[in-house]
Amino acid sequence: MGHVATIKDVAQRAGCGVATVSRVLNNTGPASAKMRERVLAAVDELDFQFSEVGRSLQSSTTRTIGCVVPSIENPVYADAVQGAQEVFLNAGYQMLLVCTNYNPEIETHAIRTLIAKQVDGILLTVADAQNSEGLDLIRGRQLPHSLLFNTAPVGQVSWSVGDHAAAAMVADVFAENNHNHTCFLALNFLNSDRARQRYEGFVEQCAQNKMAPPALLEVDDDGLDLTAHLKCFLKDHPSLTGIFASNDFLALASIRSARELSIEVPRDLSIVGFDGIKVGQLVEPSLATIETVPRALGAGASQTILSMINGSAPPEVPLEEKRFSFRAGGSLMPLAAESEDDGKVTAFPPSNDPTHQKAKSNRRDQDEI
Amino acid sequence: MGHVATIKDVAQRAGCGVATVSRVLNNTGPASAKMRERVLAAVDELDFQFSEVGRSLQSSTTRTIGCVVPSIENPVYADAVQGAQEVFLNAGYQMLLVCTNYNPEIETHAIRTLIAKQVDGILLTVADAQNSEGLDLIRGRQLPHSLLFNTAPVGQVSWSVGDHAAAAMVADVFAENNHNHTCFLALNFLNSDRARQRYEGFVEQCAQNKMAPPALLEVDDDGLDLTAHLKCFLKDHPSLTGIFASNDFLALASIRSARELSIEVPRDLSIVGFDGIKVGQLVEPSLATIETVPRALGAGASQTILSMINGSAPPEVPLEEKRFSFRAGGSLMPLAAESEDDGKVTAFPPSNDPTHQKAKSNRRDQDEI
DNA sequence: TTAAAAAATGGAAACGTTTCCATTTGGAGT
DNA sequence: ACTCCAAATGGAAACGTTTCCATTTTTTAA
Repeated sequence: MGHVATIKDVAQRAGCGVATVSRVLNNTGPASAKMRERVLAAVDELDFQFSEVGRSLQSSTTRTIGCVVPSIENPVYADAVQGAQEVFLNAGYQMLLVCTNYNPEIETHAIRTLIAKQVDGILLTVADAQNSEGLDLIRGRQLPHSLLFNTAPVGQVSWSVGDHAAAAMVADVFAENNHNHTCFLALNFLNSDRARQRYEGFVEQCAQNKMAPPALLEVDDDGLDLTAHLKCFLKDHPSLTGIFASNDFLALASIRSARELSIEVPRDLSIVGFDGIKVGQLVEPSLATIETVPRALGAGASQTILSMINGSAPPEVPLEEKRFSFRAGGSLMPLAAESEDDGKVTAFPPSNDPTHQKAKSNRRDQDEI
Repeated sequence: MGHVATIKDVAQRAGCGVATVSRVLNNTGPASAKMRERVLAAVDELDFQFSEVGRSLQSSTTRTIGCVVPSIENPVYADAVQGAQEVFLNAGYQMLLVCTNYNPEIETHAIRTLIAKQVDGILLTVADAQNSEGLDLIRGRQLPHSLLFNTAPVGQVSWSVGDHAAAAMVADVFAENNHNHTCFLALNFLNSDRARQRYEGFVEQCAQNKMAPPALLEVDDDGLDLTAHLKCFLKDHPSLTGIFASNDFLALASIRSARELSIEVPRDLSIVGFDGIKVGQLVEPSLATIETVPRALGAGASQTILSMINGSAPPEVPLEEKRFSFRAGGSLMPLAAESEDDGKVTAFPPSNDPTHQKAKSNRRDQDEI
């Protein structure tokens, strides 16, 4: 039962040498019609299939790519991974997936194992691209690889969102809407260089726009008990009118918490998210957010790797304006320019037909979804 | 540059045979302290790491598991895959992931390749468990495997939600809340035996409860232009008071579309989803739904596979009541028993403190999230 | 018919491990 | 110093492929 047929079994059955079997099955080299037929028959009878392990040993290629991301519970990564997987599959590669849960030790260990398994390339989002043991290992072996979502170290490409610029765009949006007192809401600030980039970009652009320096509200656990945090925070910062959440889930959780505290969004508090997850458009109020293209980034990074493998020209990382855009939504409304920091209403965007809006422009296009 | 050190290089450098290197590095068999040191030094100098390909060939085990699911854009699958991946990683296995996009050809081809790569086991959600070429291949090779989310064929285990019973529970919930005229809203009905199971369970239990036979609203594309569909459908079925959506995204999209049509949820229309995705609790009205435990299912199925590999006792699939439960939410409200099918209000559940409610019971427990 | 050329075929090495088994080494006991 | 035994070590086979090269068979041309 346990025995699966090898090329030797096929050769024996067909009454020929293994070399012939290999040639016939791979269509490499000549073979008589008669022999061809016998081999094919033997294959059929024995239900033979090549062992990729044997092949890999001989060819030193595995047609396997490693993919290391923090988590696929986050739809941003899930979409990127799926995009990558599709590109790889179309090119005849399968993908080993490892989720690190933002744990650098798991990250390093996983990369080590991937190298040992002789993957042909690695697609990865590391905790800290400036200082990653795993990344060093990969570089040491000169293994084809591409970063994804990380801020690229010098001389490296990375298919990233452009967190710094995107966050700056949020600062601009707040400025245009007369929000001066804002805060940055983050989860897992320490484990993610993405969140830090966003924070920096936001802070810098707020300064540029002569807004008040944004406060930092950092929550630790993934539970959704934001309400207590928010209550406390709002007491300490009574002038706050806008929250920039470092991802859409946090933004939605904020809206919910605000509702529990009888704070009306956007009338009393405007909220902007990050990522542009699908549900953001389904909820009421719809979520103003930075829309990103995780799937395209995953696919692009994969193509970069494939091109490294087969020596073709690598695709260019698209310009930032192709990688993110501001998506207007009902969770953000302008504050009256003259009123300093109260919640007086100037215009009330009908929040059930969400609109797209370019930053630095107040034009609103109807955009049915 | 290109050359990576093999065990032979290490042996040469350490001035010993390859067998000795193997023994030292694997801690199998004796070795003198002196030799040990020399080998370790050589390993260090050459930056040696075993090739898993060579190892696999010799040991006929790859410490790799295949995982085949329709898509990880769906958070249900994403969570399950992540749960599985964690279990495998802890056991020293890595996971080859393939997303089939509900395409049986990709499914079959992927499974064939996984078998060729000699994975030690396969975790999979197939399009149709009764008739799957890939599944047959796996069975033919007697490869350790487990189904996930599929309805189990006879004599097979599957870590599934219990779609039939869960859908029946929704019918009960509608019945308890005096909704007689309901419909089942599905996407991709043809490609998923899960959706069909849910439909059947719902229809049967509606009959059991002497409710009107539920209408079927099937939408084709993934775009969220449910509004037109819904408008049309409601015109055809004016007595409709409840929608059972076959997943939470559809449910949320329905709520949005209803809002656009100036139909108030839940006053004019009650909506129940399926899956229990996280955001369902963040939105207003919160989503009444079947809560499932995809992560636990993925982990359980993985353990089943691991136990097949190492011959230990496999975990039992939990009872259905552990695999799903009804989660009450603001999108569902009771209809007055006496009124036939108008939207008269009897009780208005405060929808911003969502409550859990067991089916067949009206007890509501406070349950802060 | 024969020689030469072309086509078909098989043996064996190589890929990087582990492991069996035989051999060598070292040390203890006499 | 010698024997004996255990410990240490290395050679070689095996795992399943591909591919080089030599050999055999067939075809073609003279």
